[in-house]
Amino acid sequence: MQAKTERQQAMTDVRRALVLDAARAVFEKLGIEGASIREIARAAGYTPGAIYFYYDSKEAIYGALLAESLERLNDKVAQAGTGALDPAAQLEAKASAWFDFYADNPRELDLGFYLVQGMRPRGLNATLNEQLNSRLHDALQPCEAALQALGLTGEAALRETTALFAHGVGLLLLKHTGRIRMFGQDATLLFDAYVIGLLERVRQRLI
Amino acid sequence: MQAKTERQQAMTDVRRALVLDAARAVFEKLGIEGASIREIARAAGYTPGAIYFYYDSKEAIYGALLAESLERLNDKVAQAGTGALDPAAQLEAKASAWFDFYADNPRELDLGFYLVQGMRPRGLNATLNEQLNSRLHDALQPCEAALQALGLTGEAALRETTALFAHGVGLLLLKHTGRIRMFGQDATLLFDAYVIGLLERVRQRLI
Amino acid sequence: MQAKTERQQAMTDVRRALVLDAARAVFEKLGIEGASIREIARAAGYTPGAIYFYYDSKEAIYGALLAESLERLNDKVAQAGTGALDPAAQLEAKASAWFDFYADNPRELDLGFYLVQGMRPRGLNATLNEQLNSRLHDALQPCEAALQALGLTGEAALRETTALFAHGVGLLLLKHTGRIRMFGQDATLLFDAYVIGLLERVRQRLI
Amino acid sequence: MQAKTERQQAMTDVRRALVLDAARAVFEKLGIEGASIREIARAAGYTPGAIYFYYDSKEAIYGALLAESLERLNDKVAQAGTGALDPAAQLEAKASAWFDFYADNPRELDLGFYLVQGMRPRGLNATLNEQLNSRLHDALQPCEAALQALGLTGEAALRETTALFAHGVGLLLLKHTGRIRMFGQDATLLFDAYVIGLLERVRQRLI
DNA sequence: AATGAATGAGCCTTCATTCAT
DNA sequence: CATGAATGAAGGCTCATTCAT
Repeated sequence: MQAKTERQQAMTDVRRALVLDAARAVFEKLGIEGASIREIARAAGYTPGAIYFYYDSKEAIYGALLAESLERLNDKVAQAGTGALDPAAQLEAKASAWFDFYADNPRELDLGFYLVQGMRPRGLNATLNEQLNSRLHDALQPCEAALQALGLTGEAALRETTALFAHGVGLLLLKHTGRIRMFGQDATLLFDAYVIGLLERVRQRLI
Repeated sequence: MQAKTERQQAMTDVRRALVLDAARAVFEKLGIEGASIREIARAAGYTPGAIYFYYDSKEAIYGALLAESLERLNDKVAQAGTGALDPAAQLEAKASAWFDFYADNPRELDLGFYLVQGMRPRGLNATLNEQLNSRLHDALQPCEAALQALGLTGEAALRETTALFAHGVGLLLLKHTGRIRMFGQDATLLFDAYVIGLLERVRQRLI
Repeated sequence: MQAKTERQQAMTDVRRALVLDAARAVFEKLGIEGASIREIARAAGYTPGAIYFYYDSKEAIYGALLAESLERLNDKVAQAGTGALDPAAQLEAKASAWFDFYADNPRELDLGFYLVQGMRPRGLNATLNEQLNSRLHDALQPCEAALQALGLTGEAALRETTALFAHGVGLLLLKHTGRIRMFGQDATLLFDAYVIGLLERVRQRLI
Repeated sequence: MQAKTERQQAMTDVRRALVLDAARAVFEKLGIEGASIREIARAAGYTPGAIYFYYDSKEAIYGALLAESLERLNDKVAQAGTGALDPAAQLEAKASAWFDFYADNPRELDLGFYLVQGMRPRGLNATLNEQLNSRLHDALQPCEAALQALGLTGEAALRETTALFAHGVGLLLLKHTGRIRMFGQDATLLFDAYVIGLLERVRQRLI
């Protein structure tokens, strides 16, 4: 029994990523209900049993999927508004970045918020949960920083970031569940309006 | 063929309600994934087959649950702010009514928004879906009316109601998924602040 | 508790017949698989429990249905060829009568031959079974008599009647299962040809 | 992904055959109504779920059972009368072969003719159905060929084969349902007599 | 590293039947 | 005479997971 060579480890990582890709594809196509281990294995070109070599359980896959989704979100946010100099433009760019990320990929929102009941309590242990929370926070940090740069106290910036986040999430939910049609409104327009209103209030020292 | 006496009908209704109560209890305790017919029957003190005497399918139960939840929501909203005379107080009372309803009963939000993927398309036929949408709209109508009474155009009132709704829903989601703790914020406080801010903007003719 | 008046008994009989009519209708429309007590009750305008007042079990209904079917068969056979004087014409008329009866009502054949596995052993007790056998024999008796009138011994007539019956049944089965299409043949034509051939053999003293 | 070794494939096939054997045994003992997946699994020493590893559905098992039955029938027919030189002896041998096959295995007849209503339309897709029809035809082809060899036109041979088949099937049905006892006749004797009569008619150019 | 085989628990639903009222 | 209520058993099928090979 020899230790695993670097090369072997690298191969394992590649295959693990392949399984995750398959899981994401299945998840996107069939939703959480259709995303069985069978289906994921099929998409990955494996038999169901093989999946357990890479992930301990279905929920571990879910956790990894979520973690990876948050990385991509952070990438998107990091890339956004790099050219913008003033904080206001920064805020708009960063906020739009995460909003659009979820607007374009509804399933990632499901993932990101544990919307799926059955998944909530199990599987995601406290440590992982905190890591994920932290990465989500990271994605919002640029907005918070921009608000501080615009003159808000740390406390106020955090509060407004939370509210901004909630507003976006609410709109996304209304959008994805089709409820927003009931009001004849458009989620993106409303989100942009909220950001503009927020900047206006900041400018007028109302916050 | 004898006609069903009123008394018999009443008892049937009671039992049907009992099944629905059991379903709600199971749903609250186990989430939608654990809410099997078996479990609902067990909670109601029945064998699984008996459930079908009262509801045609699992999804019919889901629909009834949702319908009933919306009725209670509307009741709450109708009762709120009955003493308030000015529209601003009306808005605050009505908005708080529905927000608190969901803040107090997390699972009703799941129910109300079809957060559960698997349930979305099936079972809820178009007619029922429209009815439910309509009842949800009813619960928000008082807010919309109050905004109009405060001077907003119909269009603006609708837009702001949508935004208000989204804001609340977002906060509720953050609250129920525990994500709001990450920000060290309180959902209810933030919601109240949003309502106050909204009234302020209305007063200043910013909308 | 008074004895049942004649009138009451008559009413009961009428209702029992009504249930049987419903059963036949259901049986014809849905086949043996769909013919549940529920469905029969629905067709009869009763609740399932009421059925058991008239029949002890589902299989009792089946037995009654079969008995009644055989009565109708015998009626048809009795009416056939009443004008025919010579035995040959008699044979043709009587044989066609029962063949056509089943050709026109495929389900009665199922009924008549216990084609349905699940029903075979239970329900039909020996006495009833013998009665039914006897009535079936009755329907064939005219053919047997005609053959004897044509000069066959009792033994030969019985043998030929059996063969005739088997031939018809086989053709009916091929017809009802669609297998006859495979041969591009027509069941009725073949049956008629068989009868003619039989008469020919009788005439030529080949039997 | 390693390829399945021949040995592994062979073992899988053996187990699949084992399941089919179990299914046949259950089918023979309990009839089609009692032939549940649970029961088949029990007979095969499996849990119900395991059955689905070998067959996609209950009806797939039914189809396989039928296909295999027809193969055995064809084997029997192919082996019969190999020593016989003249067409008349061929006809007798081949006809007896298939008649005896079903006389000895009543349930195979049920299977072969879709006697069971519930099974007819579903599961057996058109392609399979045609294959099965074709194999059934194959079993009768030698009889048809013998008749042609005896001088019948193609058309007449087909007609007589159909009639022969129907006659046999009818007798088998009378035998298996016990109805033939009512006439005090023996199915095999009658069948043989029919074949002899057929040959006689052919010889005398009556057909 | 991966397969093929299998488990056991669970899913929703249907059914014939019983029985108090 | 008939209902409404309920049972208990069974139906086909799917699933996450385990494990010898």
